[in-house]
Amino acid sequence: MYTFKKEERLCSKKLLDELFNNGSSFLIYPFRVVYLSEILPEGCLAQVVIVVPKRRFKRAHDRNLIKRRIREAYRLHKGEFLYPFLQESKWQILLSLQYVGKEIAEYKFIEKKLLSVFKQLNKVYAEAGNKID
RNA sequence: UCAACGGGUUGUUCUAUCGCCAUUCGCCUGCGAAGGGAGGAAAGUCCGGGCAACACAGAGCAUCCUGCUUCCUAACGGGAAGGACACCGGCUUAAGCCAGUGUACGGAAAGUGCCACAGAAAACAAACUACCCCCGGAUGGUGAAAACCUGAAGAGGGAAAAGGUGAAAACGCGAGGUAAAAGCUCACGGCAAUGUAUGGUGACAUACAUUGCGGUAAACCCCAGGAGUUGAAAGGCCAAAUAAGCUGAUGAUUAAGGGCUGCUCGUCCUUGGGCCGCCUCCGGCGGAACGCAUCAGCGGGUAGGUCGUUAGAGCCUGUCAGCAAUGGCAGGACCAGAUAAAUGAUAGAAGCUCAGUUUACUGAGAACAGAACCCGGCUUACAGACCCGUUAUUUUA
RNA sequence: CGGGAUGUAGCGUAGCCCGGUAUCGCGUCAGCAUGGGGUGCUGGAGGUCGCAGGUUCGAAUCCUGCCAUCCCGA
Repeated sequence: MYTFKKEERLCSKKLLDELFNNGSSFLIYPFRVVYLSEILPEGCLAQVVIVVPKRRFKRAHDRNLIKRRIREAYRLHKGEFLYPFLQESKWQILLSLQYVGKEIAEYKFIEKKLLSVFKQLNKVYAEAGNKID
């Protein structure tokens, strides 16, 4: 279950445009999260893109480090905190995790904050689900 | 021995769990196994190539780049060896010799420009102070007088030798020369150009002769050599798409219905016609428009796959040639290939550095930094370890 | 990945080609004017010219190498 294959990454340019034009967003430091509901291929609950801006981190090596830490945290915890409620409510979502911190954060810190991002998404979609019902 | 500086080499290792990327194999269509997965700078994009598309008779102009010599190289603005100059050090009584570092190092005797302030003057011209010559004769002195001596201001000319200045003052210094002067002449010396001789592949060196003497060409410029343009978003193939509409050009001449046919095109038959001009006017001829086809532009659609693309001017080992850069020969291995972009995370152990306790533990740290078509350089960043060189100190001989 | 431009007082700029004095406006400070403030007038302060080398007697300007910011190319 701890996988991170190509189907789980957001690569299509069209979907990306749609996400950033029409998606909703919230901020949990150090993440800016943009999300949008969309019909995706079978067996795929969420597609995610991880963004670390070049403007804040000049060196490619630093950007790589942050992206790897975020990706690892996402990979280890999505099965436990993200997928169950999506399966229940039959939503499929596009997700963008933008890193807006100014310094290179430790893995532990990123892990903690990512969990609260998942919690917030849970809350948002629980409310939306109720409205549809 | 311990510091500082410079250069070179290296750039922690292993295990477990969970993941990512491509390759090969197996079962047969998403799983398993195997072995592999960032750098010396992958960086800056400063040069040079390969490769690709387009352009191209030949020559010149403009623009840009390079600039001691020989060699290396696919090529270079790179490298090696050497020459010249400058700086610094050592030895020597000295001449000089040796070692190191640096140099955009063609031409200032083709021409033009510039050299602030200061200074007489920044290289033409002119002439401030002082100097000299020729006029000039104020004033003063001697004397009884004639006269003699003194010679200021001023006018004309000579000179660039002396002078404060300045980064730099007409090559330096001595002698002759002259009214005073001037490489004007001479001796010695410095730098440069040309010629001859000798040595060297050559830059150049040495000797002799002649000629010349401010700097600046990273000022314009002159000389010699070189440069076609655009870059993998190059380019090839496949799939999908190129609809409707608008504008322009060209071509044929039509429109409607029916037959042949599974459909389209095409062909045959029947019927019918508006506008303008001309003529021999119930008719005929010509033209434009509508409509049709093709092409181009706008608009609209698509924005995926695959090749290029990783076996190479490459790497490792040995050997030969060469002062060296480098090259030849022989043997060996196959060593990242992503594309919104893999190469990771966590835990533990060993080794290294630092700190604290103390002789074995605890805590902290481990640089610069991430391939994107591929090579050769250059430049810049870099903790620690090791090696080499220079300088200084101390000790011993 | 490939091109290009710009860094000058707190802010916005001129000067750079063709080297010697760093300019202007806003702001700021002091004075005058006003009962006081604004407006106005007068005067002043404030600069590693992005950084480091080189050429030159002398560099914001010329040359070389870095750093930062911005803009293009589907």
